[in-house]
Amino acid sequence: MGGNASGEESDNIDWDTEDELEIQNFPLSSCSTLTNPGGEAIVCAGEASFSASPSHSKLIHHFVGMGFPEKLVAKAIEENGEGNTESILETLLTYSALENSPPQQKPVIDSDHSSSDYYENFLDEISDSDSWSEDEENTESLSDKEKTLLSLAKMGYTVEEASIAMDRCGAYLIICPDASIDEITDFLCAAQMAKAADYLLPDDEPKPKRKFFERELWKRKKQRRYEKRMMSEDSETIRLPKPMIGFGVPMESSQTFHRTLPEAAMGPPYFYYENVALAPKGVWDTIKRFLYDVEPEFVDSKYFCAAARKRGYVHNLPIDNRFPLLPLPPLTIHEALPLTRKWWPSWDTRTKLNCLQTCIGSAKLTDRIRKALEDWDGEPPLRVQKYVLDECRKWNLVWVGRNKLAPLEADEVEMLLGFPRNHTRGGGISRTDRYKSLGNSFQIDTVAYHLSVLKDLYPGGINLLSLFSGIGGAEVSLHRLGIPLKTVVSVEISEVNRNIVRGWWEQTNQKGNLIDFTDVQQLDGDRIEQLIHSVGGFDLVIGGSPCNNLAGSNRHHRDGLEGKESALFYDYFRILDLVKCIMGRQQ
DNA sequence: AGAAAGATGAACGGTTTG
DNA sequence: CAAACCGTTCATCTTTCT
Repeated sequence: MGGNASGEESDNIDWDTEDELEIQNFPLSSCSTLTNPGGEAIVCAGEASFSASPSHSKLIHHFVGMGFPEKLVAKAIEENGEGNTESILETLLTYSALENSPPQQKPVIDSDHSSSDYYENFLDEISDSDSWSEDEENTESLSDKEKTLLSLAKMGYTVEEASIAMDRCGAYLIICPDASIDEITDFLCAAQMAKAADYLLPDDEPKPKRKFFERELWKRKKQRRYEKRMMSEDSETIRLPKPMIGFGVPMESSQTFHRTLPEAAMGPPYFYYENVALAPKGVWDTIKRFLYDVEPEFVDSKYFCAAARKRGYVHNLPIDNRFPLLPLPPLTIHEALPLTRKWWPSWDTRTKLNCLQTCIGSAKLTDRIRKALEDWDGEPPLRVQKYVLDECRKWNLVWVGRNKLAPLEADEVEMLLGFPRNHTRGGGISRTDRYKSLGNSFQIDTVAYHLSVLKDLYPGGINLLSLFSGIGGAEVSLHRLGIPLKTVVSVEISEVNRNIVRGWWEQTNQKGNLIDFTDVQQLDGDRIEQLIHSVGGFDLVIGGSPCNNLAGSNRHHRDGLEGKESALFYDYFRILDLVKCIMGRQQ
């Protein structure tokens, strides 16, 4: 905000006014319709907590979130009416200019997020370099620089990266503390690229580096202008295809698909991102926008195995000449679990299981159902059938005896997802953790089908950067495809999951090198650069970031992409973008 | 034995889509 | 309106540590 008054800075970098406005308007336009929470979320991370408010107060919160005092916002809305957000913004900007003070940014982290790891880590880190009281209410007194750092840290940039870029950004960020997180991320990437260029260029030539840096920044701004234009022309949100077969599945449809990738999306490296298809509105639009405007491929794994799994995949892989893993897994419940056939009543017409989740049905529930069924000798009345079937679908119950239902065993889940038997067994993992790890994983046959095109491209094997690896779905998929794994850099926060992958790595006699990290925050620019240099570049950057705050089963914190866990998507983007930037310069 | 940490069981709606 | 959904929280039981 207040960018119009910052002419003094234009001697360094040509911030043209058009871009200033478009960046301000971008989240605004999506917010004014109140249909795209993803857009506004980039600017104010705490927005989700206001989602229940009526539209008027939501509008107020939106502008307060942008940094304007609440009184001024109320006044501006009164003057302009609720409908015209653009003129409200203009009025607010006029107020700010008159007062000759930059708007106060709302603290990015609200009380709901005060316990998040980011928050605590970040506060730890800035307290090293600056005076900091432990009183949380003092967030209000953070300097603009600290607030911007906080925003960037929330997005997954390390404090070091953000701080370096901000130092280079200089006064611009002080004048515009909150208006343009987008712009700052552009700046960060340009800075990272310039840093990568530093790496290649001799040190005694400072001028070309600066030119390079400015050119990168300009390219980024141009891309965003393009994105803006596309959004305003075609503002309809992403729809899920029906049938959900993406760019094709093995058996179904002999139809051939074609697509042309945006320039910015093309590899190397290839990338592959996964998350739940049924996310809150706007989430996939945001993901698509960050991942170089690549159209997500929505696929239901029920076309690959006996269980449904509706997922979206954003990737820049070729889509011709895919092939499935062999042998083809059982496609129906009866084939997958033959022992249930004997007890399966004719009125239970399910042929596919629903999505395999992290929790299983309780014994109390199956017992209640059994008692309800025992009242009837032959077929129960429709009412009872409906009750039983609803519970069966909700909890993925299968018939294991007369009137007797049970949740799937962990090894059955393993099989359905395409993992080797006992993949998650042993190593001291508890039964509940096993279900949890499996429920959070890829479906191997589905992912392998998409990755199969890599086999011809990399006969000698690939270097893999695997983020949020979990129990190693990506690694197992590639291995089962017969694609050798040269070096795998894997990031996974759960110790039991890391142990599972390490165990599998040894069991399968991998020839390559497995390097694991605990936290994506460890992968900052320097570390990535060092890894790329020592490994010789990554061929594939793969990852499914946490879905906790996106998934429909979450009754408490379905906060969208800004939720505590799901915000790690921004780390996927950050790291992918770093890899692209660094590798792009080495070619 | 008692505390502390870990594992299990059970109950808990709402959003989105067609 | 139906149908589906990579989940969280709390109480209680179990195991491990001191």
